Amino acid sequence: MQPLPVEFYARDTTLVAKELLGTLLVHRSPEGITVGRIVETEAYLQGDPACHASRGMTPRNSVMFGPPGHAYVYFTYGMHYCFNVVTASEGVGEAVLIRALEPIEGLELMRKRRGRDRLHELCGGPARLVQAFGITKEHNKKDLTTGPLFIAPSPDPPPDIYITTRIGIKEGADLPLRFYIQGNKFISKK
DNA sequence: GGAACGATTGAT
DNA sequence: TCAATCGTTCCT
Repeated sequence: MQPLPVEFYARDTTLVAKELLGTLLVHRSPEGITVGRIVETEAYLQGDPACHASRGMTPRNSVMFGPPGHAYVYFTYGMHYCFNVVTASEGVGEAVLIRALEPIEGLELMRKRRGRDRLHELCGGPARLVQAFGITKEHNKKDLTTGPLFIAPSPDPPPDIYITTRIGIKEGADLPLRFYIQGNKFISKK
């Protein structure tokens, strides 16, 4: 499996969020490999009030303004981490949040890391998939086109995409920037 | 220096 | 429906 090249990420963020559906998130960690099919994403755009980068660069969000194809991992609610991929051109603070995966490989490792058995509880939610894949704050700013954590092209035909509003935000809650594979059983909310 | 809050999750 | 839990951001 080959990582998607930087050219994939260096495009319109909304387009990247849609085209990430069906691709494979891969982590070759010391504990073992995990693979999941990306089934749900959200786009966060410059000028979008819900975007961490909308009020300028800070120590936390600086990676969003850097080159595309890098990881933005942030800590939230005092206990969880979320994983994003940086998109668009360098200097533009945009990213795509990975919200849910369909578990493909390494299910027992995911179960061990999560402390749960049920399939839909392994990677259904942004903080859940981070835990299942062993992603930590150490992965923040890492290059997703060269390292052990990467995204591989979709092995499937382009899916039907459902477009709706994002979850867990206040400002910008009406914008149609959440995308998931229509009919997929592994999205984060019913 | 201090306070309010959050791109969530899991239990009640 | 609500508590857990703490780094980041913004205000004083």
